Amino acid sequence: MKLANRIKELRESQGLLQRQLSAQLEIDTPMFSKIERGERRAKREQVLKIAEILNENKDVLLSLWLTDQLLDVVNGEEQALQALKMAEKDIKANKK
Amino acid sequence: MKLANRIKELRESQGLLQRQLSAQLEIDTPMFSKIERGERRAKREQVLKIAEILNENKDVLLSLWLTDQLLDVVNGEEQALQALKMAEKDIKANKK
DNA sequence: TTTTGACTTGTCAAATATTGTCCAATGTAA
DNA sequence: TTACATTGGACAATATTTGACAAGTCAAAA
Repeated sequence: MKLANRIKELRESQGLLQRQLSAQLEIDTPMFSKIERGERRAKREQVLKIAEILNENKDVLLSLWLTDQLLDVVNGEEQALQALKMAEKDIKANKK
Repeated sequence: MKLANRIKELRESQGLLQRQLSAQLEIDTPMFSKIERGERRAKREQVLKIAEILNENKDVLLSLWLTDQLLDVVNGEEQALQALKMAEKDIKANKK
């Protein structure tokens, strides 16, 4: 599930308009529309605000947001899987 | 292993000077020095060229390069591991 | 100890990428 | 039609990245 899709789901399930979310995020509706369709990426700070407004767990949305970015980085690269695994290993090693 | 470190290893093992690599990459030595210390990021195209010059497998260097970027994305994020795993899943699912 | 050559540091400008605004278009329901 | 929600596209404002340049450190040779 992409962040964009989850945002749309949450917004619609709560009967909110793009216009209302946009206002709270202090961007205009076209911009929000683009974020909701994944055409533009939300900023970290906006993800947090969206989580608040839509009563969703911040960690959940942040994970989706990070995942989108990770996929962007490796998008179309032959070595995608390998790089992801190496990154994982690195994180695990340095977590201690 | 960071791309930067691997580049330095390869370069030194072959007795090449930064000046020589810089010339081939068409950047100046300070720039190359920064890349080699990981202070600046190489561009994809530069990674390929470096692989050629230093007789290293392109896939190997590209993997290191991608990994560096992945780590940058999740750096300092609580949800790093989870996001990496979700990205992995997504890639596996869409590979078929 | 001066000089030379390899490498590094810091600052700034150019190039690129991202984020946002605006206006116009499309869709949809009353 | 009219009104309102959403989308598309062009452009402006910002932010980030990339690179050039000048000056610095360091080590070894002279």
